[in-house]
Amino acid sequence: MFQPVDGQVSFPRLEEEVLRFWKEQGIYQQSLDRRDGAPPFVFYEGPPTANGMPHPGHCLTRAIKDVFPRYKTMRGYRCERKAGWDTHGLPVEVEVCKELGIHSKEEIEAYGVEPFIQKCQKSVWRYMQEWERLTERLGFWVNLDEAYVTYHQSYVESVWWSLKQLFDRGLLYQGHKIVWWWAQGGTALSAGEVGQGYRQVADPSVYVKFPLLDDDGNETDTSLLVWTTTPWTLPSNQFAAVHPDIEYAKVEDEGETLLLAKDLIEAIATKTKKTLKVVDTFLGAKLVGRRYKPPFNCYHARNRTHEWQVVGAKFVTTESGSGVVHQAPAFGEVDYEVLVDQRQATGQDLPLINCVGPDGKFTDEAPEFVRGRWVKDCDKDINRNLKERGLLFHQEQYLHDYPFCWRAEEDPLIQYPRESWFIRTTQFKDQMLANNEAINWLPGHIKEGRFGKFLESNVDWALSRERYWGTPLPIWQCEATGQQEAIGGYDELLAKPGVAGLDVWQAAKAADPTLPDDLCVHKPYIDAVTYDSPHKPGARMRRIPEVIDCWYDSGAMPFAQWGYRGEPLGKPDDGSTKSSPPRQGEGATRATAKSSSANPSALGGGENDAAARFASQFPADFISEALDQTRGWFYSQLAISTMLWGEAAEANTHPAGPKVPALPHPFRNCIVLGLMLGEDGQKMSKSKRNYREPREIFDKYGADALRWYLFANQPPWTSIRYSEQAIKDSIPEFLLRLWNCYSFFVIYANIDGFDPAVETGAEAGATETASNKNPPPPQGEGLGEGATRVPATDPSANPAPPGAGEATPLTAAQFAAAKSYRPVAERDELDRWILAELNRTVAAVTERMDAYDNFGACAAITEFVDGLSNWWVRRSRERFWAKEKRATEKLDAYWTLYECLIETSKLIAPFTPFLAETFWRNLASVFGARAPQSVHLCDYPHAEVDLAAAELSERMALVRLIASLGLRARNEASLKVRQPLAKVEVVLASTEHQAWLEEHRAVIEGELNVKAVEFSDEPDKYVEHEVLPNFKLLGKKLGKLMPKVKQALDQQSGAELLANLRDNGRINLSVEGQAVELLPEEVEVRIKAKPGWAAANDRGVVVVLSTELTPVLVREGLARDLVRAIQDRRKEIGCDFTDRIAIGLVTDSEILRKTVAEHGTYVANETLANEVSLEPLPGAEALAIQIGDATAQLTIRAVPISAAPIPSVKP
RNA sequence: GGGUGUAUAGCUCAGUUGGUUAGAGCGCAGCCCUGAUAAGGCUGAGGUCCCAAGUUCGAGUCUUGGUACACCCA
Repeated sequence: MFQPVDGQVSFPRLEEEVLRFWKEQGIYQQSLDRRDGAPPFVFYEGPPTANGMPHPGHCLTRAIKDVFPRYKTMRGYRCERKAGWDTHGLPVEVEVCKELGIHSKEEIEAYGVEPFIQKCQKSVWRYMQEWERLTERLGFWVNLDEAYVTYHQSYVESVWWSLKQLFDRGLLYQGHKIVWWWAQGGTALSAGEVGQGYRQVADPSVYVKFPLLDDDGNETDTSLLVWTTTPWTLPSNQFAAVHPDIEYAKVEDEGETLLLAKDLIEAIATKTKKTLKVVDTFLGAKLVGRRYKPPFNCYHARNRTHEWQVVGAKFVTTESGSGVVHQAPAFGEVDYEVLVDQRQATGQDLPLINCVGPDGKFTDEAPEFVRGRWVKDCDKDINRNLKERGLLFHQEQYLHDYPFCWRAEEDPLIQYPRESWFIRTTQFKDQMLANNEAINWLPGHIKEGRFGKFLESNVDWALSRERYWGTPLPIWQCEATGQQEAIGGYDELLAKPGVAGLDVWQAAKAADPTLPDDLCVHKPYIDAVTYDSPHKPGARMRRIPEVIDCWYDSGAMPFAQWGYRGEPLGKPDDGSTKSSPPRQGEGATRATAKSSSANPSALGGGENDAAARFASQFPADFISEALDQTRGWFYSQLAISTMLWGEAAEANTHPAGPKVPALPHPFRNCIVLGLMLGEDGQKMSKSKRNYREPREIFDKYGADALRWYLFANQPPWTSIRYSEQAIKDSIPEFLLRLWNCYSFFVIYANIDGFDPAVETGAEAGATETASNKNPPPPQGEGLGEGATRVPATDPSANPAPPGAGEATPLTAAQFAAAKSYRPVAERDELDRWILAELNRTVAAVTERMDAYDNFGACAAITEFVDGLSNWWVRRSRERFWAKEKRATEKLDAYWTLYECLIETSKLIAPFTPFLAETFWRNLASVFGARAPQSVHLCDYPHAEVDLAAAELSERMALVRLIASLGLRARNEASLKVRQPLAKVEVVLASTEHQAWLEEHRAVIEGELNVKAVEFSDEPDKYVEHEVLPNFKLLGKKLGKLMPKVKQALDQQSGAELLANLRDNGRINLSVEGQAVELLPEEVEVRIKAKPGWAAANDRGVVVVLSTELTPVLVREGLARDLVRAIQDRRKEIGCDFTDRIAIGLVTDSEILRKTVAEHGTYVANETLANEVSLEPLPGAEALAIQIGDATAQLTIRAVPISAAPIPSVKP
């Protein structure tokens, strides 16, 4: 007996039950355990930050991250899913600042770095519960308990180790970086923050004269006309840029000679109301190298020959300005590039000219009249000064977008150079490109497109951040000599001679024992640690103050998640091979709820574990994040991995360390998700309320509805607009349709007592020695290097015999033990068809999923469920209603449907894991402990290749087409389906399947409610033929003649052409005097119903109805109308499916009385009536009904079971 | 300013190596079916496949140039 199915299904409620079941039974862990020793399928979790609320976009990411690991697990792989959290970075600091009501770095320092850091550490978990709840509720199976956390000590140390590799190989260096600088707050802003603060402002736009110098350094009477919108940068001028390929002109104006881009003369002349007379034109290249006198002389010295000259630059345009651009490399990234280029070109270490301090005020190097003043306030004075000296040619207002600090709206940002640490990634450009080449990107255009282009324009990675809450850059510097070294771990630091400063941390810990030990490797504690300099006696080594870009943290996760630090790969179980002293803080109780990522219990402790786990989980087979991670996590991972283990890297790992496999690494397949937009097509935003909280979606529609919407509605990489309606729609479109099939089965199986366990002689509880360990069925593709390979065995090919004590995934082979289970070949065509469809679907789904195409897989499943629900169940209902419980056809139907549902629940398990589990738990429960307790502990269905199936599929599609056409014809002729018709005639353009169709006409007869289906032997009576060219074949053969041939075919009658084809085996045409011969395969014959018949046609099929109604047919129709009316009434009075009734029908209509007399038994059978009387039933409420043209009074009463079971008719 | 993508029915989206009747779901209108049905079937209305040029016998599909939108970078 199956658990009865509730008529009113609530998916959210069922899902909550399933969640409880998973948790209580540890199903996720079991699903891993049963793949012990199986080849790994490696998944990396891109760490989200938990200090923001999750929204539906995150559901997409997490759903995609779930479906493939689930699928691969069912396919026989072991897929560990270690969760991770990204915890460092500016957003965390900002959150804390908000909480404290402070802004600037000064204020943070005043508040105290130590308490600030402690607050950051706590703040990281602010929305943790929401994230965990979302993760769990969505059904994302991931190991949250052992999540890696980027601020944990083991993680930080692993990052340090990697940085030390880079440092020791000379790949870390210090340089300048031009940043958007908030001078008042003393900090650089990230791109995201800058983007938030753009406002339209009017700034001065000035045209300044730079007099050219002659070879002796004397001023000439010709000046460059230079344009800038930031006059305050003029004192720091270093170059003037022109485009070498643009045409420039020498113009005269009131005795002055100016140089500017030719295309801009007119615009400037109009603006200034001057007449500029062109005296010469030439390419910009001619100007390159000319020296000029800068507008201020604060740096100008005669012996400097490399500054204050014209340089060529491709970024110069003639869209605005003068075509000659002022260059102050300190205050513009592009300008800075010019300086770098000049340094390279001259081989000189040209200084960076900068007379502005980090506070945004002019320094003493600046002209006296601006010293000590905020630069933006000086624009006017500078202009006035230039004017006084006759250097200002023109001045105007310029409207443009300019960034302001998003925290202090009145503060404009300035571009400013900062000392910064860089990683020499440019040196690895080719290797990164080679690595990229080997990655399977989905969609494919990412490889050559966004990601490839990004790699090609690679610049060195600006690694350092002048902030507080981040992984400290592990570089210590000699206070005397400035010499530096990198430290690869806390223990390494502690082992340094004369180490001191540990007391700061110890004091903090003593004061607050709940402080997580992980903080000891963070600021300010780590900054306090110093040691003896090896470079100068008595000097100390002190850490440099910077922390690192948190993208480096996340990019290091392939090894840092295991705390890997290049240890040798020892024997997994031998804890004695520890080669280094135990790490500080290892094994200490963590103060946070989350344990440190170093998990001693997992593999027995010891340094080998990290190496072993890294080795077995590198590289990833699969990762996925949204498009915005291209330059984020996708790049940081690829860059770090390439630098550490790229082909040519002198990998500084231990010689006995894990061998890193060939490219690509660290990931092989990557689905790049589109961004999810809000309901209004805008970015999702809390304030706009253009989306719903995930929690509400789960409560209202359920996680499966959301998941199915995400998987089945579009390829994952298209940007999708959040649509609540579409989520809602996935319920009736898919979940409910499938649910109805399931519910149908359960209702009738319970009525008839069909129990597959009893049938196979394996009742529930017969054996209790079940173990869920199954040998894995690897297919051998995509295995990680160094993975333990196990012999390829497929459990479904070798099922354990029923009753053998081993739990078997329920498969056809197992069902075959039942006496009532007939070989598929002996069953009805309909059953063979749906099982063939099932098989075909399994093949399609596995093929698609192996290609990481969830969308295609879902399409195949949808089609199957449609066939099952709207064709198989529909056409099989009569078999379920048969009175004989053990009828062969009925048992066939049960077995067929049961098998379909069991396999479907396995098939959908990765996609809609809750629904699948609900089905499974009820359908498989009759086997008790002999079946896996969860569908997620099953192997994925395995497709059998069957050539006959394709043909059957094609034929059944034809049957469905004929039925559909018949219904269309009925509709047009206003002949409702309940009215039986004598016959339909079917005309087929191709007789290929006709014989088969004739054998299986019963399905059509049933569906169309006709007495006979005939395949017309005189098609000309009903149809006309049309002969069309096969363009694909003929296009090549005929070329330009093609349209003429089509015309010729159009003009001739189809019948003639067909006769031609029949008699000669070909069609002969004459086109433009040329003889053209068309072979049968080169034409397509289409048929169309002739007018005047109740007929419909499509795709080579015409169905013609016989519309003649005899009194016999009419009465039969009335009987069906009567049944319908009675069934409705049964429902109304609340009869159960199996309740028997008595019927009284009172009517004056002769024809209706005759109908009851003739068809009373039929009516009684259909409606489970013991009697159909023409007298009113006493005590039953009468209902007036209309049957055809007749009216009647219907009375119905439920009768007790004990009443005579044999239906009788009393006229 | 540069790069990458997207543009197909009222809405959300498919559309294979170029092949001549461009599809699905939802929504709308009508009819039908129904003791698994919150379903389903049939029909109808609804299309400048963003625009223009080109290649081709043939273009939603390929090429070029535009336009609009999104994202990334500047």
